[in-house]
Amino acid sequence: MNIELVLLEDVKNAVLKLYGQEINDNQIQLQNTRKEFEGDITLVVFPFLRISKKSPEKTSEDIGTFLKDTNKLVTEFNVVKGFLNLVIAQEYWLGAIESANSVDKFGIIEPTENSETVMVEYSSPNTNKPLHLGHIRNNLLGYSICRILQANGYKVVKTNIVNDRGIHICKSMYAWQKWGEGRTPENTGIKGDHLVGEFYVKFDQEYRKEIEELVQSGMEQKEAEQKAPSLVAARELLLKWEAKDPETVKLWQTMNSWVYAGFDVTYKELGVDFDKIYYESDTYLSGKDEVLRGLKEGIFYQKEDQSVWADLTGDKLDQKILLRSDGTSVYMTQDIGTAKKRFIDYPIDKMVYVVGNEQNYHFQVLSILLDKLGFEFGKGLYHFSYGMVELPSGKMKSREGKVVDADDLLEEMVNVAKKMSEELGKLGSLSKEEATETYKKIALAALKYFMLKVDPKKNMLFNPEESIDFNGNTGPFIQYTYARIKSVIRKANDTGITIPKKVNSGHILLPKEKELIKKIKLFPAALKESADNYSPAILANYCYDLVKEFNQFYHEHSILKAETSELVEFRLLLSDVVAKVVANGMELLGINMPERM
RNA sequence: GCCUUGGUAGCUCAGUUGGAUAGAGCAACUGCCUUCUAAGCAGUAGGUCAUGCGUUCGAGCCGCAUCCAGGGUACCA
Repeated sequence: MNIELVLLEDVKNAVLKLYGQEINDNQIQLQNTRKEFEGDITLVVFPFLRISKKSPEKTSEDIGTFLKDTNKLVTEFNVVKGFLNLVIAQEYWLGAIESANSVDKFGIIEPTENSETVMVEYSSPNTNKPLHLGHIRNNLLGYSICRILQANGYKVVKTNIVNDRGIHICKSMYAWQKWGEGRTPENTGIKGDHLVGEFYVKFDQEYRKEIEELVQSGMEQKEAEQKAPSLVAARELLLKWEAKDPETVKLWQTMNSWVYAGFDVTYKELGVDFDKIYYESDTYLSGKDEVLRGLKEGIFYQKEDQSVWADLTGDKLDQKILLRSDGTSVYMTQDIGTAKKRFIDYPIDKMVYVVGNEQNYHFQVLSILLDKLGFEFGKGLYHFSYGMVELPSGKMKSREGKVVDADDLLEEMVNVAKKMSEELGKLGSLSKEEATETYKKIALAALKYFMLKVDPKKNMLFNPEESIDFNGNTGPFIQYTYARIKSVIRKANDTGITIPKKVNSGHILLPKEKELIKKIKLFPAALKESADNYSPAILANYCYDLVKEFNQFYHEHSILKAETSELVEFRLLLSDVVAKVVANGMELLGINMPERM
């Protein structure tokens, strides 16, 4: 039973009986009473003044009296201006904590046979460079939104589209052919994705040099950009690849396999995974077919140079290229093919793309194109658009090597976590392996929470000079509180105290205890809101809020040394529920909780 | 130019469908480890919620205008 729902009906009744008018749910505003006032739940009565034709105070008084008379859970009320503060009976709060404790995963809804299927695409790397901080944000957001959707009862298919073909990988391939000198991950010891990335950077350096030279010899900048030998060579490779030239395909396979091996390591470290991986090389031809079908059906048009276009001016957008003049496909072409294949492979009710906001326009166009091509799912695509990770110097650029590398950062975080743990000297009782495991958990929590606590749609700043915090509103702080609760429970068990299933109905709640119960009760709502808004940040900040509240409680009142054994048991129960809720919440963010730290 | 997203404390960020005196953390300063884990707690200081007008009983939140910043804008992905 939820008190808000009951009160909702009661208030409707009250207004009907007192003033003879029916009102809608959305006119009723119930909120938690602010701490400085007495009461638990507050009804805002301003919206009823028009109906009551009385002063705010008088209206509040009327409704308050009515509620107190009809609902035995409403024990007292007081009025401050147009705010009606209701005091809810103790037994209600005691029941709430008991029921939160009685279920295994409080607030989490397991998917069933009939649940809707959501496919979430995230990560979507290019195979020409290693992952950087921007990709980390994508992966963490993608993974956790999958978990959050699942916890809200959706069937989720985690998917990844690997952009394994295209001009970008041809650039790395060309650079390797030209300057690679037969270097491989094996003979250099360099992680595969990093090695390939080096050639991508090399390409860009040489390409820029060539442009400069051409411009100095009198060519226009634009023309030079198109005619620089390196780019021409990369284009040729792309044509050869699309023509299935054996040598080119072989090189492509080899270099991609290096990258995949590297990505696997990074994904594993990050703790993300996928149910189904799509490769653009498998889907782009189908996309091309769709575009050609569209051309034949007159949905698209062809220019004299043979390039194929969509005219979207009717949708208040622009002209969009779908096939280059040399017949090769572009990003959009591939996405059409991939989308089609996915809807054949799975019974998808909702398709979510986790992709940066720089591609907002792309997804707007994709949606319209699919719709024009007659795919009914086109209009329903959802672009989960998130902001950039910026450095103090501005945007990250892989080509210029101006990035925070994912692997480097992870390693650095583990080192810092290790150093801090050793300084604090708390992991002495653990074996070396267990301690290392714990450093990793802490480091990952710091990184993940740092990325996820920020509203996804906003750009965020990362300053490499200042390493990510382990104190304050951070993952490790939340882990720490959890570990402390676990420690208390261990101590209790050692002395033979166990956590009860039921609470003593005569227990009188302290203000802090009640505050904790109220916060715990908010978990299901936070979880739902997190899913509805595609924002792990809501869940992250909820976890912090709850843990912060617990810490205050912990410092004001002892648990094991409480006055009576009943009180000890009650507080143990309360602490245990906090730990469980926080662990469940953090798990949905992909953050694991250590038993000790 | 057009489209789009943002602007909250020195810094990084929260801020429930519009609701009571706008909140955390970091940095600074002050206390608290003989007491269940001090990665903590309590406190001090720090705000024209970019600016102006409007809607409303009530605006950080809604509308309009302006300023600033990011992103996109026909053969990169």
